[in-house]
Amino acid sequence: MTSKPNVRQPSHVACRDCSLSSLCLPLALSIKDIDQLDHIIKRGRPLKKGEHLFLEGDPFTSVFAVRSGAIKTYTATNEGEEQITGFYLPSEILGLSGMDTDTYPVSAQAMETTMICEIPFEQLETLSDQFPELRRHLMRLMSKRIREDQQMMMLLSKKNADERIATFLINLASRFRRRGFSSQSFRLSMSRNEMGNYLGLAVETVSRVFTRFQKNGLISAVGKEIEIRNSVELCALAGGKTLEPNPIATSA
Amino acid sequence: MTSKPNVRQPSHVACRDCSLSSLCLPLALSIKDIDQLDHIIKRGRPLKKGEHLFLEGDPFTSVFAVRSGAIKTYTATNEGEEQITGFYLPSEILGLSGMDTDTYPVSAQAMETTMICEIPFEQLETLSDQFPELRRHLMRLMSKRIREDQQMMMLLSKKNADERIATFLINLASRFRRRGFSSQSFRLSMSRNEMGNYLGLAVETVSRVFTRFQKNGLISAVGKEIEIRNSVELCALAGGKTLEPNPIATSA
DNA sequence: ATACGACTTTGAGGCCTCTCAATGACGTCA
DNA sequence: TGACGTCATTGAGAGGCCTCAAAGTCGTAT
Repeated sequence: MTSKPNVRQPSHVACRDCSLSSLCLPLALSIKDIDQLDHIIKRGRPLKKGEHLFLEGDPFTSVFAVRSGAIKTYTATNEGEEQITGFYLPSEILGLSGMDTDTYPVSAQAMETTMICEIPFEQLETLSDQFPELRRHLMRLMSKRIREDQQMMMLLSKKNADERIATFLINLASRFRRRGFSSQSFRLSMSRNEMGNYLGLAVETVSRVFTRFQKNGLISAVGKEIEIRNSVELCALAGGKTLEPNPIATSA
Repeated sequence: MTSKPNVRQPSHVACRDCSLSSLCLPLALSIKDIDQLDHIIKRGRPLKKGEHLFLEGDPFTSVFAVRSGAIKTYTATNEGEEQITGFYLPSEILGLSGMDTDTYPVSAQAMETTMICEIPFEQLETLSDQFPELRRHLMRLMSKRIREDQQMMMLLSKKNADERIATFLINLASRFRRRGFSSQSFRLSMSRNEMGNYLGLAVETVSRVFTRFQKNGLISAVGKEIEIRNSVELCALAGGKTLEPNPIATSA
């Protein structure tokens, strides 16, 4: 409701000055229109590891863009266990799946210290009325998410443990690369347990696959630090497409 | 491109006269606005079993509503096998996942004789500019689809064969009920093979689960005819929610 | 009506991944 | 810096589902 004046603190970079603007929502707007988006964005304090952005069942009010750090979304299974539904890196948008309900269907939690841009949905809709391009971008984001979820369903129903983890690593790598980071070596923000949870595998299986991948020279892993040593092989395992062509990113 | 005059043939029922209007796109429009939607809708000849509505890679031009019959969407895995991504019943909308690409990411094929309403997307977008409510409805459809896909991911990563099939049957039942049909007994439009493909199970497993369910008095199945004999148990297996509360439907 | 093909069912055996268990490494905080 | 808790690794065993194979059923077309 309150569109906070645009306080320029280190943590409060304006959209036009944000290094992620070409990946994030502003990409749908012209330079001069970006400021309008900028004014409705709320930039809260950084979330510490483990803090929640919203909880499953909270009233749906906003969508969020990750500015730095990493967020996971999860929901509770019938048995009360946690089921992770997505990982979100800087420039990626989350919260859109709550749009047709009054409440968020998942919880969102910081996996490390994380800065967030909050976009109140009501105002985003108003802005969408002015800028058809923004509206189309939002729909494209959701459409892309649907396709990505279907890729994920394919992974879960057809791929074995090796292929799942290869796919996961390649996907992460291209998302890092898209943000201008190395796709060869990066740091996982999630634990083996979280990775397994997301991929439908037991922790022990994840660990065993990592060990095997290292023995075969596909990757090198020291704790959460990952280095891809044979991207060709890894991509082949992941199922076809190489790391080279224009990378994939995730949103919504 | 051509908005065909509204020919009243048996197969060309106007939206306002369509029994599905309260479930389909028109639900976002007032009575008098429905006619505008009606005029952009193209109603082709019925598709025969096995005919394709569109193929993976075809240029994205329209979204589609199923009027009668049933459609499956599928994509090819890396090994060239078919992976079914969804089943669509009357009043349900498909094709939205192609929105952010130039081409459909899946193929759509009739599982039986099927009547389709085609909505050219460009004109739907124009109409969306006039009717914010229609626009919001489209976004809600996509948002709902995202949530449903996440349910599916949960099914694939956490549920065993019995639970998957129970979930699938309960889901189908509530979709039938929503359309005013019996949720106790209905006819499957898909083969055991297609069901298994969709659920990430081998045909033989599907068959064995069906046999077991019948032995336990959960269902009775003669070919594709299904009768749910113990919905309480079946719902429990599916994971909690009963069949009674307001049912779930699928779209996009 | 009959024959063919597609679909379904049932059985046997094997493999992949899970579960349980214990040890080892890491990171954090007093 | 040391101790604790969390996370990661490794091993052994079991179980669920897949694969392969064959027989049975259904639907359809000639």
